[in-house]
Amino acid sequence: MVRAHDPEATLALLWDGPARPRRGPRHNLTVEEIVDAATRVVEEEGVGALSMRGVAALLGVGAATLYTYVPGKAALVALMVDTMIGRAPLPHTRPGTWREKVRSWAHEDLRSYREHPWLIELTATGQPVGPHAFAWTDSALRIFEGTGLTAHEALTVVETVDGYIRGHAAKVIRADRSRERTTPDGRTWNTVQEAFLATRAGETGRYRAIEGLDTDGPDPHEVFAQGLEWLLEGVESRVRVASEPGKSP
Amino acid sequence: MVRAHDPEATLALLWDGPARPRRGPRHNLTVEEIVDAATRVVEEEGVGALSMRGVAALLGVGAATLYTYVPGKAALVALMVDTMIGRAPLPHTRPGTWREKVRSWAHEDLRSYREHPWLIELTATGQPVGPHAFAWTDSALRIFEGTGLTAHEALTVVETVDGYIRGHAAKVIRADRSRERTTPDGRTWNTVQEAFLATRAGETGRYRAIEGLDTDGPDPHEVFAQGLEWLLEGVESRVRVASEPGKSP
DNA sequence: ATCGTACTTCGAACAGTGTACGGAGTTCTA
DNA sequence: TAGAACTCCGTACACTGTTCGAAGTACGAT
Repeated sequence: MVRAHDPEATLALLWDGPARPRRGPRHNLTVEEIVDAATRVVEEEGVGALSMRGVAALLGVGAATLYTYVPGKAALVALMVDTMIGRAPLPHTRPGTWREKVRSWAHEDLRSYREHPWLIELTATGQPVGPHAFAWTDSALRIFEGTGLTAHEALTVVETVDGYIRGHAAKVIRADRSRERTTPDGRTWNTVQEAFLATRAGETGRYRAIEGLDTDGPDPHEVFAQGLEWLLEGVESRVRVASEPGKSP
Repeated sequence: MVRAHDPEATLALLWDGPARPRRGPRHNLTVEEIVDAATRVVEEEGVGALSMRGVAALLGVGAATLYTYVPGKAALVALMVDTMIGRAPLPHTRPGTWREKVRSWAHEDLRSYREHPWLIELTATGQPVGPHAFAWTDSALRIFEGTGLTAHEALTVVETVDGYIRGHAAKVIRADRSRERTTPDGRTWNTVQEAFLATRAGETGRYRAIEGLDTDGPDPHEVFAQGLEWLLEGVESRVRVASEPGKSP
C-alpha cells in the first residue's frame, strides 16, 4: 500500500474506495468490515483500546494484513469518523426556520458526541475531509439559503456554531467521565475533587467570587443550551440586517 | 508514592506541593525542575514526544526516579497545565467594561493556545483542578461584579465563553498544522487536500451550496473573532435585563 | 498451457510506551 | 547504634504502530 504519511492515499480511499487490483489472490475482508470492527472496539472499550492488533484479532487475521486494506491507523480513523458523520441526518432537512434548524442540529450533535465520545476524541487531531463531511457542510450551508447571507457569511456562521458545539461537547464529556470514573475505593473522581476543593475554597476569603456560588456550578449541558441561544441571538441580528435591503424575503 | 490512578494524590501535589519526608536520602531534583523539563519537551517537540524516559534523560536520572516525585504521567501533565495557567494574566485585572474584559481575555487565550498548542491537546482529557485554574475562575467571575448577574449566572457566562474559545482554538490549531505539515514531496497537507476537494466539488451540481463560495472558506481566526462578538451580543442583552430592575448599577 | 508478475497473508522484528518491583545505598529517629 | 523510611534505578512486563521479507495465489500475456 501507499505511504502512511501521505494524505492523498487517505483521501483517495475516503472518496473513491479501494483500488481493485488486477492480479494476485482475492481479499478475504473488506474495508467496511475493518471500519466496523474498529468502531465496535472504540464504542465498547474506548479510544485507548483501539489498536491495529486488536482490530485484526477481532477479524481473525494477522495485524500486518490490515495494511493491505488501509494505509495506517490514521486513515482507518478518518474512515471511522467519516462513516459516522454519514449516519447523522443532514441539517438542512430539519423543520422550521433557520434558527430552529441550527438549534436542533446543535442539540442533536451534542447528544451524538455524548453517546459516541470517541468522535470528539478522534477528530481533535484533524482528519482529511471525507465525502460525508463535505456533504454535511454543503447541507449546513443550505440552511441559510433565502436569508440574504452570502455563502461566505453562511459558512462563517456554520463554523462558529460548529466550534461552539465541539468545545462544549468536550466539556460535557469531561463532566460525564468524572461522574463515572471511580477511585479504587469506590468514590467518583467528581466527588473526590468536589470534597477536596470545598476544603480549599473556604479558606479565609481568598476566592471570594467563588464563595458567592450557593450551589455547585451550573450543569454543563444547561450552559451549552443557554450559551447557544446567546450565540444565535447575535447571529439573528446579523441576519436581520442582511434581509432588510430587500434581497430575498 | 501513592497510586497513580487516584486523583487525590494529584490534587494534594497540585495544592500543597510535595510532602517532605522525615527519613532517607535527600532528593536531587525538585518537582518544578521536572515540570520545567517536561514543558520544554512539549514546547519544542510536541505532545507526542513527551515520555517519562525522555524527561528523565533530560534531567540525567533514570526513568523510575521520576515516580518518587510524581505519581505518574497524568499528574505530571496536570502540573504542567496548572503551572501554565498560572502564567496567564488574571482576567478581572484587564481594563474596560465587562465586555471589553471578556473580549481581551478571549483573544489573549486564543493567542496563547496557538503559541502553546499542547495546552489544548493535554487538557482535552480533563485534569484535576489546580490552584491556578481555581484562582483564574475566581478572577473571571469578578468580571461580572456590579452587572446584576448572580454568581451562578456569571459562571454560566464564563463557562460558555471558555467552551467557545477552546472549541475554536482547536479549529485554529488544526488549520495551522495543516498549513505547516508537508508531504514527503514538499507540498503542505492543506494544498493537497484543497486540490483534491476542488476536483470533487466541481462535479455536476452536487454540493451546490459549496459552489457558491467564491474564494476558499473564511479564515478560522476571523470566524473566531466574528462569532465571539455574536456570542457577546447575546450575553449583553442578558446583562441589560439584569441591570434594569435597579439592583447594582 | 505456462511463466512471470502482482498481489495477499502474516510471523518476526524494531523502537518505542507507562509503570511495578526489588535491590542497593543513604539518612534520620528512637 | 539498630532499623525504619526513604531515594535511585536496572530490569521486566505487556503493550504500541509499522516495516520487511518469505510463502503462497491468481491472473495477463505469451
